[in-house]
Parts: sequence; C-alpha cells; structure tokens
Amino acid sequence: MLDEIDRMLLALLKQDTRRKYSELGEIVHLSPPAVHERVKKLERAGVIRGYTIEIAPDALGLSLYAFVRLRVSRVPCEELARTLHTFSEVEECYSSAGTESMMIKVHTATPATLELLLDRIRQMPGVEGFQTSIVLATHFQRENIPMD
Amino acid sequence: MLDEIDRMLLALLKQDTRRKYSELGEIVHLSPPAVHERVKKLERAGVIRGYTIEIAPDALGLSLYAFVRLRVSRVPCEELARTLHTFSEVEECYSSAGTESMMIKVHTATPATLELLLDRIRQMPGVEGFQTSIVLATHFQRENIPMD
DNA sequence: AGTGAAAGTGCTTGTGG
DNA sequence: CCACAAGCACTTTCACT
Repeated sequence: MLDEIDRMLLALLKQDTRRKYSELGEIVHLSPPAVHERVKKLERAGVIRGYTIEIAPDALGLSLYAFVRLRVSRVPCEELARTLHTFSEVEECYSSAGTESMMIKVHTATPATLELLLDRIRQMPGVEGFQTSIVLATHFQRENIPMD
Repeated sequence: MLDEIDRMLLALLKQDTRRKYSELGEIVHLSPPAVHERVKKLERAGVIRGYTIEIAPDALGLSLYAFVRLRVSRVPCEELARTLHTFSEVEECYSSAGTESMMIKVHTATPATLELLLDRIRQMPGVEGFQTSIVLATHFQRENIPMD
C-alpha cells in the first residue's frame, strides 16, 4: 500500500510542509508533478489527515500540563469522553486497560485552574476517583514513521 | 503580546494551514498582506514552531499505543530521556511528579514488539520498574487556544 | 500596523512516453 | 506511473497612508 517513497515523503512533510515539491523531488528522485501526484493520493487515501501548525506550548500562557488517570464505574467510557470534550483544558482523552479505565492530558494556566477542572471532573457521574501526575518536563514529542 | 486576531489566526492555521491568506483575511477582517505580516511575526517570535502534517495513526501499520510510567532511581531523568530517544517506538517522554518519575507514550505494531521494547527499557540503569497502560481507544486529541 | 497594486514563484494540469 | 511545459493562483514585496 505504502512504498518507501511514500514513507519518505510523509517523514519529510512531517518535518516541514512548506518544502517545495521540487525540493522533495530531488530527495526522492522524482519530478515535482510526480511528487504532487503521490501527495494527493496520500491525502485522498486519508493517510495525510490534514495540514497543521505546531504552536510553542508556553506561548499561549498555559504553563501547566498534567496527566489524570480516571477510575470509572457503571458509565461507558465513550460517554465520559463526550463530557470531557466539553472541557477545553482536556487536550487528549484515552481509554485504557487496567484499574484506571481512562486517561487524559490536561493543559492549564495555573494550579488553581487545574484544581477547578479536577473539581468538575470529580463531580462527573461514573468517575470514582483519579490519580494526577503533574508534568515537570517534556523531554520530546515526535512521530515514528517506519520505513519498512 | 498576542492579541485576539493573532489567536484566531493560530486557531485557523491549526485547523488547516493551506487556507489562503485572502480567506484568513476575510475572517479576521484584514487584507492578505496584513495577515501575511502577522503570520511571519508569529513565526519569528517562535509562536509558530513549524508546519506539519497530521498522519492517520493506523496508516503506518502501528496499531498499538501504550503509556508506560517509569520508577526511576539514582539516574537523572534527562539522561534516561536521551536513551529513550534512541528507541524509535517511544514517541513522547515526560518527567513527572510522583512515585513514577517518568512517563512515556509508545507506539508499536504488535504486542510482541512492545514486549521487546519493554525488555530493553527494563535493562536501562536507573529504571527500577514500570507500569504499562495499553490504550484501547483514542477518544480525541486537540489543542486548546484560549481567546483571552 | 494596514492597504493596494504589481511582480515573482511555485502549484497544478494536460499532453506525451 | 512519471517527465516535460505552460497557465494560473497565491504569496510576497514595495510605496504609501
């Protein structure tokens, strides 16, 4: 489905989408229209879901990250996820195997804001309790694009 | 530092960077060159760190996500982070407050690959143990851009 | 800082191999 | 599936407000 050239293009575009097609073509040894054709195909296939910017995490005045693991009972996780989606501070939401059935990543300006958020989460039906891990440092974030 | 128009532009570009400057200008009531000027300023200020693509998580044949919380002793977290960076399956790496001093997000093709990775992590000096949470569902991932 | 017009550049499409 | 060439749209710059 995806050959090596496709994977190289994905890796290159992941680094910087504003590379010229001619530049990409030189690297993968293809002409600009050929690169264009492949990229469009990746878009249509849904492999490339969208073109976005990476924003400096601290530029927006939100300095506090935390992971919260939720202990859930009775209520389906998907239903809780819909409620959590309405809290703008909740940036990621997962279901997981284990005692804590859900895990979220939250992003707030201050500890006080985090406390308010946790208060709201505590009141959600089905949430029996949670464990919070404050993030002290983000060492790296990246994406793994295997070339096989 | 960042006014409301800047934040709107960031939110719009986050959704789709291939919007035309004229299109952005209509929304924020500015001319294309004015939008251009602001975007360049955001780039120079480091608020916009880069332009990337979003890749469908399952398109690359990696179907298994897991969070691993590491119990660390003796060794500085930053040193462990450098070692973890050499494992391509480790996509995110954080230091956190609490009993488990570090937390990583890993992305592998199969449970067998995950096991091999955990074996390697287990052998790292300073890693006393870890707890693994397999991700069953990713409900949402997004970014919070406050408009204040 | 923002506007308007003009120039430059790369994207995009059609034709052909 | 890819290379070549041309039309076209957008980005980018410049002079001015």
